[in-house]
Amino acid sequence: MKKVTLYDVAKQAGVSPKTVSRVINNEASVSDQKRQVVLGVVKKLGYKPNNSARSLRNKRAYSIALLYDNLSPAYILDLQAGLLSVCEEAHYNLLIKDCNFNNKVLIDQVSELLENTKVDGFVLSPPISDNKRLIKLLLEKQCPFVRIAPLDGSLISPFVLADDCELAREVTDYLIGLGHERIAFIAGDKTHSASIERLAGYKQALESASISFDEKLLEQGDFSFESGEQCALNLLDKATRPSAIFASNDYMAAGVMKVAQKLGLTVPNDLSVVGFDDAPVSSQLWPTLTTVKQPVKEIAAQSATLLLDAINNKEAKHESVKLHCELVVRESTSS
Amino acid sequence: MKKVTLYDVAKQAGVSPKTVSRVINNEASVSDQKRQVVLGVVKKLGYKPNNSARSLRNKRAYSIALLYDNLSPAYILDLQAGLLSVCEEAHYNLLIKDCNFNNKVLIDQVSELLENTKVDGFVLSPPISDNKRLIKLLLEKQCPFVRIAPLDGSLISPFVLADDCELAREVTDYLIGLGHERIAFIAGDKTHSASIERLAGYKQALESASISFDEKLLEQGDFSFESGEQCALNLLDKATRPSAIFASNDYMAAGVMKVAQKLGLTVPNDLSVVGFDDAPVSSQLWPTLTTVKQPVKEIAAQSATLLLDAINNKEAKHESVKLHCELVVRESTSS
DNA sequence: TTGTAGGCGTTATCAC
DNA sequence: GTGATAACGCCTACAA
Repeated sequence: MKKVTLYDVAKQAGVSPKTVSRVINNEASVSDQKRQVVLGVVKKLGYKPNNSARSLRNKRAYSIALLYDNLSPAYILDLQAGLLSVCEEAHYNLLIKDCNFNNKVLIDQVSELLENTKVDGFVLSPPISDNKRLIKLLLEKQCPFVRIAPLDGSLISPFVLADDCELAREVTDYLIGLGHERIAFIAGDKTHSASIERLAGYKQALESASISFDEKLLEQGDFSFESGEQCALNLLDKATRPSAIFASNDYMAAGVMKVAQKLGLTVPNDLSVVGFDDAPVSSQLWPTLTTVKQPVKEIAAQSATLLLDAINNKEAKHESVKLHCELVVRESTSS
Repeated sequence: MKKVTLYDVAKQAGVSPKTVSRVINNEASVSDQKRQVVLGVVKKLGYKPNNSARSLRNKRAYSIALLYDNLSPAYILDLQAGLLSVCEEAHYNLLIKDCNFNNKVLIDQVSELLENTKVDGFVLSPPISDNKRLIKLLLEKQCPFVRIAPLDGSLISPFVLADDCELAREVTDYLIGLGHERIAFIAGDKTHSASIERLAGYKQALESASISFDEKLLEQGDFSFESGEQCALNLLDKATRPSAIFASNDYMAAGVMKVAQKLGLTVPNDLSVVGFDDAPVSSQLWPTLTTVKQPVKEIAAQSATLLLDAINNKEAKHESVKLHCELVVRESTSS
């Protein structure tokens, strides 16, 4: 099975290579008649443009890269799935860079990807979305990139986020609606915008309900299971313990559940617990966790779309997109 | 910042482009003296070979792809990490294909990757490691690939696996050592070799200990949490219930824990539970799960190494590599 | 609307 | 050991 080239198509179709090229790239100035002939031959010969040659000629890679450094595997895989759905459609490849281990060499690696034109653009997932050095580099090189859930909401690049604040408010309202008044909050890693937003939503709901914010009911975690345990210990050890704990993610909520059980508290009778993210663990615990489901795949798909737009139309204005989360009520909450 | 090419280096070094090329590619026939000069200039100018041009010329992509379709995000991310560690070293890119949703078009997509020389080889993770149509295609196209934990142990390609059978035996021995005699086993999805191997190890251990295998203590799951619940219900509902349940993975073990708790059984006092894989959930439950840790990153790294070998030396014999797992004793088991 | 010539950066061939 | 030349497959100038 020989490689079919533009020339083979041209010969068979009785036109010049350039005309074939024009047809392939959907350029305007080709007569409908020739276009049809060419398309026929393309199909017949099963012609596929050669990526390397295109890349070399156009200095484009037809690939984008996802940069991640996140403790939640399910979140990253959902991102990948969303990105892939768009990339496949557009015939782009998706490269990945796991920055968990080599943050120090991240800048070098990204430079290399760019200098060798191996990649046309980047998707930055939290917390890399706010990596100053990286962003500086990308802006300098004028390399298109999208940020997912950045802290910095300026339009230096397109970005996509979820309505964390609104949903945190909804969760808190829901708990208040169940009759809870002493609702504790476990904040997440401050380098993620989700942490800031979720805390803000919690506070807003309290205020709307005229419940004064109690500093003692706020604990600082870091999104890890262990930090959830520690914060829960701090909260539940007190004489006047909260009747509900809202953790900023499911891992920390799982930590809360563990501590509650160890202390002999029954969830949800003695303590209501809510998480965030709808991680696999939230339905693998007992009782199952009430949580919030982020539209991660859609976030990723939107990101890819915005990125490809930016790549293919450098003049395009940068947009931001906010997508809706959904409260998922399970068994860990009651009045 | 202009692109530095082979020609620039050649000019500065006072040699021909071909000589520079030889140095870059570590070919033999270059005098040490010129080699040093060239290397000096390469460094000074920060020359980096252009991937597209190389690809075009050599018909190689300098990329490999991971094909996955697996319910465990943490497992896939560990695979990615291991593959990336080797790829980065070798200056290869890692592409990914999520086959969860589009198994039907998998063959087409893989064909396209190959025909456009976008990829030089594939890593197949379970259960794709045994996808007959895919393997047929790859063999036909003579495209190098590695399989991770395949059912089919023939050397049609290199493959890498873990000593599942041995560790399942060790787990069972461990339970027997704790005094358990009625040890139930929940098998996993039969399309994964891990399921077969783990069951085999369980049976071997029983036999060694002269405990006769009881069909009623064997349940067929599919690696999902829900299947674990269902199997646990079947097992624990009986008058003569087992004193220990060994589930083939942690998700199913989590399902067992849930059912046990719902039935008012205390783990590990009334029931010992063991999982497999050391998934995140195993340390996020209470009590934490005794399980087996697979060296997933090493498995992936070995796979990448074998694949790159096969790519760069098509004559190389196919090897298989078996790596060791480790029993992780936590809180869910006792005598 | 269509075609020709040349080059993107690298490397294989084949002389020297 | 080293260097000129052509070619990989495509596309941008420029011409017609």
